[in-house]
Amino acid sequence: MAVPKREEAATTRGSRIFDTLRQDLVNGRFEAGQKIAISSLRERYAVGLSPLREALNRLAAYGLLIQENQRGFRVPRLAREELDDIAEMRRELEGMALERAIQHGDAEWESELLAAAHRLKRADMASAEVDQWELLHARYHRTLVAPCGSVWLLRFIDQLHDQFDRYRRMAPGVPEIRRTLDGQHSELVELALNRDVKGARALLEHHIELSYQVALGSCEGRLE
Amino acid sequence: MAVPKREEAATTRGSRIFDTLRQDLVNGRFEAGQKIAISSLRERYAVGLSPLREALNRLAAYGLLIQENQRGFRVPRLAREELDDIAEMRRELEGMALERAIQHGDAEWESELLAAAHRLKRADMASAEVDQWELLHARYHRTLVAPCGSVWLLRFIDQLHDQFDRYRRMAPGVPEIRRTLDGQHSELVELALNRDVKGARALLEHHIELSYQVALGSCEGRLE
DNA sequence: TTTGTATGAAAAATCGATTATTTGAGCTAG
DNA sequence: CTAGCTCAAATAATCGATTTTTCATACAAA
Repeated sequence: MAVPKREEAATTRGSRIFDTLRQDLVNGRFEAGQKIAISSLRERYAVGLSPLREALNRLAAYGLLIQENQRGFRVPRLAREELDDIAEMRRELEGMALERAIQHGDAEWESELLAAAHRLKRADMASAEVDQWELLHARYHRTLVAPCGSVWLLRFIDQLHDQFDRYRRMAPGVPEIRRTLDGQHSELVELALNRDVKGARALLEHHIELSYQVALGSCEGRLE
Repeated sequence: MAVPKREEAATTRGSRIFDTLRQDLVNGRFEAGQKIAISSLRERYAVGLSPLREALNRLAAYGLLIQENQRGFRVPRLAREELDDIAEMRRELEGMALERAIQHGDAEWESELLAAAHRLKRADMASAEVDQWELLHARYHRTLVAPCGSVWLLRFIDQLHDQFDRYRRMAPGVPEIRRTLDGQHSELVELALNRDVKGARALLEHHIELSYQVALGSCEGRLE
């Protein structure tokens, strides 16, 4: 598998450092546009040069880093234009995937979806549990579209989620919008279980649009 | 840039070997399902271990290799189910991209598209020039959708093309279908220049469907 | 026979050191 | 001044060697 399943523990240093770096990049723990100083990462993560470089190469192919020959790696800049692109693609691809998921999803899917939504609702976004909430949130969205029947579509959606979250996670929380978004998670489950293909798709696209508004507002000033 | 532009010469060994391997993998010069013997590649391409491993890591993240922790790399198997998936995604994504390209493409695009189509028509598929034809074919299709306005969409389309070609290029040529497909290249240009959005999209989807038939027939017996 | 376990060769992953390239400070000529 | 040059320090890329893990085989016990 190109990108290791996030569930299974990565057993090589290269894979471990890949996962760690992916999370740190998505969480905005590196400044956008910043040059990656390989030797300082080496210290920071206490890892050798070879596995580190292999991980950086993977991240570049995945789109979370920019690789320039003889000039090492850089963190991609945040640009409003690109956020527009990412959000638009999410609407298209996740909308497509959700339609298919609703058509193909079986009873087992219904159960898992209910469970994922419930776990998400119970999780507290406050305090130091943000990472946990983010994990459950990502799982919920993946579960929603999982039975769409296309491995490649799911792969692209995952990739876009990581890109989108680079923007969203540095957004200041807007409690009112947050409540709306949380409500939509439950409504989506309901529509999906009722096999309301069009309604669910419309709501999901609206949900992404609203998240996009949050992501946009947050990054203002930082964008080029 | 995650995946180096194919136009610009790769200047590091890692990037050169990445490009070479990508082409060789797409051209089916490795048996599907085969395990990659790293040290034999080292000899075959006369390259050191570090740049080679970095290239393999990139190819795995790109989807042309499967990476298994502690077990090295394998060439992905060919499976009818996956070809179906890839072709279906190509239809959806390239169809979407073409609509947008026709809406946004300017006069310069029209010229480049005409040029790309002409070069392709003049190229001979016979003899040892197949590689050249494949290059022009890929360029034609990229030009067709280039002004769609979405970097991510283009990226996914490129990736799907490489995947699709793994199947198509080991197909035995079917001269009659080949002529039809070649004709469609010209027709597509005409429809695009006439800004016939729906017509062009329909033809492109038909074109992909026909290529899919070729790819399917060819791989029979080899598929699992 | 079957199942489990030891073992050594093969291969993957990693490390430490070397080589090649870029970058920027200081200098020079126009 | 400023554009261009030189050279040394910084950093990226690569190499050769070492460590770790897997895999196939042989052997032992049930």
